[in-house]
Amino acid sequence: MTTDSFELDQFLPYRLNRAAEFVGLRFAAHYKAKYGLTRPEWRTLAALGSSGRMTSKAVGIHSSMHKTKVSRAVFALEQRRWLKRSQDDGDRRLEHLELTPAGQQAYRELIELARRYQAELEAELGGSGIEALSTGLAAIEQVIRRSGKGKLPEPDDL
Amino acid sequence: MTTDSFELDQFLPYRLNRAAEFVGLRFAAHYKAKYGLTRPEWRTLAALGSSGRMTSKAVGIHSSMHKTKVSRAVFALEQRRWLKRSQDDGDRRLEHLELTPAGQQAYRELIELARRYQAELEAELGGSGIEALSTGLAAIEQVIRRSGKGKLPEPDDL
DNA sequence: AATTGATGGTTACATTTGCAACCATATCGT
DNA sequence: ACGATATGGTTGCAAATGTAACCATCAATT
Repeated sequence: MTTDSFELDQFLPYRLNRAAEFVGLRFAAHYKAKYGLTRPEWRTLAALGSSGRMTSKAVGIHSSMHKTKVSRAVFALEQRRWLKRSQDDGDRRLEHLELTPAGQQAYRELIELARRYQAELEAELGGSGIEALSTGLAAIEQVIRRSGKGKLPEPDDL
Repeated sequence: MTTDSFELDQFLPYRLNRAAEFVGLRFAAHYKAKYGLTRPEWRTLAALGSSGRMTSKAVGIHSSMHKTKVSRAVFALEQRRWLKRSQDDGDRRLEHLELTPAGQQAYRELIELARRYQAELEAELGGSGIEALSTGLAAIEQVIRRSGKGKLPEPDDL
């Protein structure tokens, strides 16, 4: 029969969103200021940089982005000459993406930024905070995996 | 000199964002389907429902939303006759917001939904997962508080 | 009381997003 | 071999968001 009390700032979805926004925007400010990158672009770069040549779909899976976001990010990075596409010989529907040397260079700089930011964060949160956070996130990640990939509000695919 | 390795899925901002999106969208699906509410509207409702009469600015602070989001959410809720505004006698710039009986009713139903969802989440994550997550989030919340309110990418106010 | 500056709130405009429809190619069932 | 269905990817359009400018009122200074 549920009393009347409810506090937004004890509600997990709210807390998570708030924390993610804070941490995410603060990081985004760095690379946005320095390279004019959007978040989908940064993620695409990170995916390609760390795992090498792959298709758009694979980028989406690797970085949890919808295909349209990936599509537009790929286009932007291509304009910038940071990645190039190449057709698959066997299956002409798909194209493989790969960073150009300039893209790889940018990637290296970006992950350096990312590492520094993560270190800064770890300093701010303290060892126990980081550890707790990571454990908690791991629990959610497991739920995501269980619930069939992370696909939920997407009527299409991932 | 920093080796070359970098994995997106070990990067905290990414992990947080992913988790927040998953948890948040799954909850949003509930109230969106049932009431056609947007997230800013739900937050506004929650703020007013739990803390009673307050101004738009207070809603923004209470629920971490920019003034424009609040403004539009308030407008939408007003259309729906879930809240009413009233002018302050002393200071004619500000208006006080209050839920109508219909709004309060909706609020009660919504927080019931929220409670059920949080319970579901706790079941999925397990006691230790929840505890870790909460501790980790608390650490971030403290950093947010320290960094002057949470204001960071906002050139305006909150 | 007139000027200056802050504050609560709204609005116009550009950018970003999500969704659905779409195109081209590939695969499956018959 | 042929139609149905699926898949990788792009695009058009509507809705959501961020930013800055704005309006009205209030407060402080002179």
